[in-house]
Amino acid sequence: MATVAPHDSHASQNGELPSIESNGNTATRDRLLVAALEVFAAKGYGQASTREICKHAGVNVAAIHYYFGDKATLYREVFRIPERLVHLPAELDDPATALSDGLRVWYSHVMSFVLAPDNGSHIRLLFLREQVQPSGLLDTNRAGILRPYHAQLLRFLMPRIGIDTPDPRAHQLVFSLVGIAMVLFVERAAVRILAPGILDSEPQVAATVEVLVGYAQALVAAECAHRRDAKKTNTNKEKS
Amino acid sequence: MATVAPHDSHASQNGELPSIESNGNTATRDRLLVAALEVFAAKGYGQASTREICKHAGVNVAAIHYYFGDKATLYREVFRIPERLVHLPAELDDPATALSDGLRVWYSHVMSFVLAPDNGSHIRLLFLREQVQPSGLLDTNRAGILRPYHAQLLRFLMPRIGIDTPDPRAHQLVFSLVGIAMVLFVERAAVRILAPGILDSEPQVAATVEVLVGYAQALVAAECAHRRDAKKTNTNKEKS
DNA sequence: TTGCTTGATTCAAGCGTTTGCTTTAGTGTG
DNA sequence: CACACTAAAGCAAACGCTTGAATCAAGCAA
Repeated sequence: MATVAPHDSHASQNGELPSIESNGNTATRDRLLVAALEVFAAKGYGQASTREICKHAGVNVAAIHYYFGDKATLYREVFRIPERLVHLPAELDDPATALSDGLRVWYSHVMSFVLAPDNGSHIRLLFLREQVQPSGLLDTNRAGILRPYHAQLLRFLMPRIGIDTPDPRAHQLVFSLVGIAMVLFVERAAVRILAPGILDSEPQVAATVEVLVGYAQALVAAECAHRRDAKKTNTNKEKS
Repeated sequence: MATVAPHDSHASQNGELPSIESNGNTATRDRLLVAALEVFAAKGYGQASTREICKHAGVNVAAIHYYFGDKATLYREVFRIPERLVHLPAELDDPATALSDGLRVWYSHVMSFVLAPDNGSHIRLLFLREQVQPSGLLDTNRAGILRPYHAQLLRFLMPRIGIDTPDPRAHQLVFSLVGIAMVLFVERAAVRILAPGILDSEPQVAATVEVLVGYAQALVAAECAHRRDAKKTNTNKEKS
């Protein structure tokens, strides 16, 4: 009955990404993807209407059905955008990187998305939404853009706090390191009011990053100290 | 034309809260409020339908119009619930409270809402939603349940880090103290997967609180150290 | 060049459903 | 009767999605 449309002619058997130059009029498809990213980020899945997305993209409402099949598939496809865009800083995986340098690189990387409302910040907002209100449309293992950040930070820290397998405290340390930055995103409205002059310009963000690095070092040092004490106690116990 | 309905016969001239035993059938009104709290928390303002709220409350759809006028007013009224429920721990305002004790009280208070999906946790989720996606329906000065927490924590810390008026760094310290706890809420799905055994039972939460208290003390100490150094540098500069 | 075919893409219109809200009729109590 | 309240039906608008026709470029024979 219906013509074989692009959206299901994509060979999804192989795991590779549907190339951005797949088939069909990629200009329309891409404009739709970008528009969907922006509208989904601004309003969330449920509140974003297909009509608005199409109007924003300058295409007909039928284009969503034609290229993606339905709204849910378009949403899932939008979530695949970061697979092409997110690059984690490589310094963190270098064993020679000093603790403070690695932390500085990491926080600079994360906080760079505070300024400049480009695609990147839209993607972050989208993932944050998915945390607060899971749409149920995504594979759970893909949801959570913070997952790779967490994993990389954990890899970076483990040797530097003297362990080789993660334990609950190590995870909580990483969560705390993430948290002192994330709160500035989530509470950004409050930050703007209570502490203006923290995130409003490039040099301010740089200064904020330095504070974060200092705090992070304190957290890591506290964790190291705690582990030393625990070890000492254990050794004493074994002696007695 | 329309009967003078309860929703606009409430004396809103005086600033006092509309008593929960105002007029009309308070049972229906309250069940509507509680149901709205739960549905709004679960789905957000836009995705929550008035029909679902009424069905959940076991009342007719016309009841919303009768008691509140419309959906937006109901939403605003739901946001007034915490004014009757949120009690901040008083120990924090006692100058004699030790730093570690105050932090422990505060984190215990905050983390108590992680367990037990009662009204409290619904309220938190609701406010978190409003942070991520402001509905535009609330007065900006009321939005942000974290505001009083932030203010109280700031009051508690200022004398303990040796200042008497807040500055940007003090605010960022408070944000960081809030952040290491908030990340466990926002990223709770990730926490459950990556670090099971952190938030799943009462004793686990207690242990997590202890870790948070330790980290918080480290952050405060780092801030104090930084301020000492800065002061010393300033003094040296003045001498030269 | 010309006319024709074919497949891909876009378009306007409209389908059925759900939305927030209203209306009208009704119920029970003082 | 008067009043506070509830129930059921329905309205206009917006929703996701579908449809059939219009448009366009490419290929090809005459």
